Formats: sequence, structure tokens, C-alpha cells
Amino acid sequence: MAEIFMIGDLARLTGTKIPTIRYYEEINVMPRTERAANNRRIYTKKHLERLTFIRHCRDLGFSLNEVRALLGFADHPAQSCAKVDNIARNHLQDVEQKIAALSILKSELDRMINQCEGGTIAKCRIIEVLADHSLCKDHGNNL
Amino acid sequence: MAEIFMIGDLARLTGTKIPTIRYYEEINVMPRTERAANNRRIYTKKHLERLTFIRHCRDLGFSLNEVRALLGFADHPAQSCAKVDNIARNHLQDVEQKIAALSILKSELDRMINQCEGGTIAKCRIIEVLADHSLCKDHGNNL
DNA sequence: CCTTGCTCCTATAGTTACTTTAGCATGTAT
DNA sequence: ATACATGCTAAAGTAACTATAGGAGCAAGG
Repeated sequence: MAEIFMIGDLARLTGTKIPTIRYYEEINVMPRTERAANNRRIYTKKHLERLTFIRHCRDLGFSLNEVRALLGFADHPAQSCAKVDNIARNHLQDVEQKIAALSILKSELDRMINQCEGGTIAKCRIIEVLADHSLCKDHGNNL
Repeated sequence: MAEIFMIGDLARLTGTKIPTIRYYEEINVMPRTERAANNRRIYTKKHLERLTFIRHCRDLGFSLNEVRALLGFADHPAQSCAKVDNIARNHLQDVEQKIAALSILKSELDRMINQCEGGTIAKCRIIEVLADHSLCKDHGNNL
């Protein structure tokens, strides 16, 4: 087999733009590869898998630094799982907060659209909702 | 009353860094304010509300351009609803998409975390899950 | 044989939404 | 009087790309 891929193949197969792949190489998230006689990058299935991993992490909202950490864990499987778990848990909390806030916003938007029938937006609740800091994290505000 | 705030007060009350507030002024998302004799910015409750609004929008994942649009609603409350109904609907769609994406993300994170039960990374399913491209969007991969 | 078109290359600049740093002025407390 | 906190401006740095400029290699069509 020893299937090989050009950069365009990887781009297509992972839904990544070509300059992004080159960028990942530059910042050492993807390794430097062998080059063909014409100087083009040559990739293997290993590279395809690594890029898939990276993109999946990015889609899930992990930062490239977190991805670097996760890639490091993957390379040293004897380590404790706790760190990986921690990254994931922190991230989950963040996501849950955002879902909760967006759900409230959605119902307000729904209501606003239904209420706004020929009037002015002076009575629209959206501005109020978005300005309502009871939905926000507490910043120690004790006015 | 006529409560006034210095930039540091606004920062504390909204959880925004001071340079960020000045940045918002520079890009005209926050207005230029009056200055005290010593050249310091003077804010009122109006400004506090506007900044709270902006930060809430940002927390919810709206871009600054979208925030500008939403502020447009707030700044012209006498406008006809018909003129902005479309924008509102787009925002709703946007919010619905974000909720959907985040919900998928949440269930994946849940699953990842539940499959990790201490021990070493060798058995940690988080890494496996992240590498599993069957969970990814299809990019037309027909290998 | 030459041109068109596709994919690739490097290098550089632009984007968004901030954050950090440098250097200095002013206001408050001891 | 002297720390120390708070504010000012201007400029550079950060993350994670995205876009643009300019050029090379190679296959197929006229």
C-alpha cells in the first residue's frame, strides 16, 4: 500500500485549507514531511490521522495549545489520564454555560420577532435581555 | 444621583480589562466620553449599561460587527420593526445554529469524560474519541 | 510547439479581538 | 515628601488563521 497524499488531498479529506496545513507545519503542530523531487510535501496515512485529530479538537473548541497538550498525552500513554480529563471537564463547563445563555437569548429573540409586528423596537425585549447582567458571570459587582 | 465612573470602575463592574474598554472606544463600539480636568474618561450609568450589553453579546459568541448591529437596535428604538425584522431573524438563526453545534459538542465531551475512569492514558478513551474521524463532519471523503 | 489550467511552492501582509509593554502624569495616603 | 494606585497615549505582540503576490512543474488541447 504505502498510500501517499499531496497537501491538496489532506485538505480535501479533512476540510482544512491548504495554507492552514502549512501554518500547522510552521508552528510545529504538524511535522515537517519529506519532499518529492519537485519540492512538494508528501504525506502518509499517519499525517492524515494526525491532522484529523487536530481538526476534530479545533472543531470542539480546544485551543492549539490544548491540542499540543493532547497530542503530547497521546504520545506518552503511560501518563495519568487526569490531565486529559481536566482539560475536557473545564471545556465542558464552558460549553454548558454558553448553551444556557444562548437558550435564554433564543427564547427572547423568538418572542421579539413575534411581538414586533408593525410597531417600533422601543418595546422589544432583546436589548433588555442582552443588557441584563443577571445572566452574566459575577464580577464581584456590589453596587 | 448622576453617578459617575472611572474606567477602572467600569472594568471591575463588567469584568473587562481597561485596555479593552479603550479599544472599544477606538473602534467606535463605545462612544468617546467627556474627560475630567485631568484628561481621564468619565463614564455614566448609560456607559456601564452599554458595556454590559457589549460584553454579554461577546460572551454569547457574537462578533463585534454583530454587536454593532445589535447596538443599532438599542440606539434607534423608534425605528420601524419591519426594517430590522430581517436582521433579527438572522440573529435568531445564528443563535439556533450555535446552540445546535454546542449541544453536539457537549454530548461528545460528556461521552469522553464518562469513558475516562482514572488510570493511564493508554486506556483513556478521550484520546481515542478525539482521533475518531467517524464523529467528524463528512468532507466528501471517498477513499 | 505553445498555451491554458491545475496544483504546488515561498514569503509577506491582513484579519479579529484583544493583551502587553513602555513611558509618563496625576491623585491619595502616610 | 514619598510611595503607590490609577490614569493617559502609542506601539507592539498574540492566536489562529486567511489572503495575496509571484513563480514553478506538468498534463491536455489546439
